[in-house]
Amino acid sequence: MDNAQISRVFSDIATLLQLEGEPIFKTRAYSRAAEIAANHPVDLVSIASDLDALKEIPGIGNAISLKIQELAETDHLQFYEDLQGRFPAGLLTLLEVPGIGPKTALRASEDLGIFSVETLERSIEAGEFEKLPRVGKKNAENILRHIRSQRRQSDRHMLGMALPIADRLCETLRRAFPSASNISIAGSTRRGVETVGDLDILCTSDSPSEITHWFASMDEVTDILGQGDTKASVVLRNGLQVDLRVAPAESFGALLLYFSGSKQHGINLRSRAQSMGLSLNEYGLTNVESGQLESFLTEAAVYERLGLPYIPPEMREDRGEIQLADAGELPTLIEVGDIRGDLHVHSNWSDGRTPIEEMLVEAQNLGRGYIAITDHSSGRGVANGLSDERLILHNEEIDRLQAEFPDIRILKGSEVDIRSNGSLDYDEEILSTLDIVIASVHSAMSQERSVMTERVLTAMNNPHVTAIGHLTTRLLFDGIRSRDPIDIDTEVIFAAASETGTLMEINSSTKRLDLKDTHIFRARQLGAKFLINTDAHRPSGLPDMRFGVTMARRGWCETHHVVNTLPVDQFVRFIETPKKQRYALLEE
DNA sequence: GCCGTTTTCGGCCCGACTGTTTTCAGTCG
Repeated sequence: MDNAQISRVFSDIATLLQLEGEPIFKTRAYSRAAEIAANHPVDLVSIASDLDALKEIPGIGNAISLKIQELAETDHLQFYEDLQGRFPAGLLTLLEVPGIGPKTALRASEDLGIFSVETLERSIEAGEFEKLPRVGKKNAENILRHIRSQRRQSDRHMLGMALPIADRLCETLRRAFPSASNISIAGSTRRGVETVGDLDILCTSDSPSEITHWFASMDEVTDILGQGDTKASVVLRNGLQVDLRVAPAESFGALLLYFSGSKQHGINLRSRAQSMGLSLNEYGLTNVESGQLESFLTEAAVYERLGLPYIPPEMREDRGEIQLADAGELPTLIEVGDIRGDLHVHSNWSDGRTPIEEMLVEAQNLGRGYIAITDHSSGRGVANGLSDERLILHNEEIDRLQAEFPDIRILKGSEVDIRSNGSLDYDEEILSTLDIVIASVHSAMSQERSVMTERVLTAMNNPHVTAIGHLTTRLLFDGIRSRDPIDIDTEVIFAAASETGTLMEINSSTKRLDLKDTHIFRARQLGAKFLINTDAHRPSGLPDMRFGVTMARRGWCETHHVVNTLPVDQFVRFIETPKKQRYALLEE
C-alpha cells in the first residue's frame, strides 16, 4: 500500500460520500486527504504506527489518521468497503468521464442500470441517456465525444512534451494579437508538475471575446469544449486540452495567481484573505464590508497585500509553503543559471548519437564550465557499453579533447551498471582512472524491495561511486510506453547518502525526471546532496537541464543542496576529496 | 471531517460556462 493507493481510497470515499448526500465539507476533507497523501514526501505506511505523527500533517485529523492506520496494517478499510457495498460496482468509473458528475452518474445507474462506460456509450447511442433530467441531447453528445476521445489517448502528458507546445501557442497568440499583453503559461505546467492534464494560457486584453473566438478557431483545434467571452477550452490535434483565459490588464496579478494553482494553495490563500475581511478571486481582492475591489498588476502585489512574500509557483503545492512564507523563512530556490556543470552525458562511444566534440560545443554554448562524459559500462551490451580496453581509449580521447577545448573542464566518467548483486561492471583499478562514476540500475529491475535496497547500498558504499543515477528507473508515459519505478526503500537510501558521501542524481531527461519532486523533498530533509544532470544522448538534450532544476525547485532545493552549482575549481576539489569527507567539505 | 491571534463549536473558496430551464443545477477548474 503506497501513498498513491491510499490517495485513491480517500478520493473514492470523497466521491461516494458525496453520492450519499453527506455534507460537502466532509467530502472535501476526504478529497484534501487524497491530495495530501498523493504528494506526501514520506511513505504514510512507514509512519502509520505513530498516530500523532499522522495527525501532525495539516488536513489529516483523527478520523483519517485511523483510516490510514487500518490501511497500513491490514491493506483494507472496512469503512471503504462498506461504502462501496452500498453502490453498484462500476459507478466510480462513470465519474471518470468528463461531463459526468455525481448527480448524473447516480441517476444513470439507478434509472437506466448503467454501471460502465460501455453501457453508458450504448445508452447514449440508443437515445436513452439524454432523457434523464437536466441532461438533454447536447450534453449526451458531448459526453459521447469525451468517451471516444479519451479512448484515443492517455489523460496526462509529460511536462517535457507539454511545455514546448505551450510556449509555441503563446508565441502564436503574441503574433496574432500584438495588442494582447501578459501572455503567460499558468496551471500545473507553470508549477512544473511532471505530467500535466491540460494547458492553461492567460493573457490580458481590452477585447477578450475577439481572442477567445480566434483561439477556438485555430487550425489545430479539433474540438471546442467551451467558449465564452473571457474563456475558451479546446482540444488540439495532438490530444492536448488547452484552456485560454482573458482578462483586463489591471487584474493580471490575481488572474495569474488564481490560474497557477495548485487548487489547495489557492484555497489556503482565499481562507487567509477571508480572515483579513477580504475575498480573493481571479479579478482581485474585494473588501467584504465595502464591496471595494482592489486590483493587482503582479502576483507579488497580491501576496504582499496578504502579508506574504512572493511564493514561487513550484512551491505552491500545499506543503506548508504559506506558513513558511508567513514566518519569512522561504528558501531561495535554485535557478537554472546556477548550474555550472553537467556530470552525466553520453556520446557515440556508447549509445549517444554524436561525437564527444559536438556535446562539448553545445555545453559551452550553454555556459557550462565542466562536463563529465559518462558513456555506458560493458554490462550494457545493447547500449554499446565500453569494455575495459575501450574505456582506457575513451580516457585518452578526453585528454586529447581537453587540449582542444581549454575553456571547459572535461571529466573522465562512466555510467556504470550496478549489477544484480550490487557489484559494479568495472574493477577498482579501472574505476580509479575515472573522475566521475554514476552508478545506475539498468537490469533485474523487479527484485524485491530488500534485495534492491541492499544492492544500491552496496554501490553507495563503493568509494569510487560519485552518485547514484536515476534511482528509481521509472519512465513516464511518452505516448507509447512507460515503466514503473523499482521497489526500493528510499528512506534508507536517502539517509545513506550523507553517511557514505554519495550524491543523489536528479536526472533531467524529460521521460525520466528521476528523482521525482517528492523524493527530492524527502532526500533533502534527510541531508542528501544532489547532482542535477541531463543524461543527454545528443546535443539537443543538454538544455533539458531546466527540467531537472524545476524538479529540484519543487523539492525546495537551494544552490547549496546541489553540488554542480559549485565553480569548477571547487567542484574538482570536491571530487578529489576522499568520499567520506565530501559532505563535510560542503558545510564549510 | 478538520481546525483555532474570533472560536473545542461553528465555521469551512470562488466563479465561468453549458444546457435545461424560466431562475438555476450540474460540472469543471
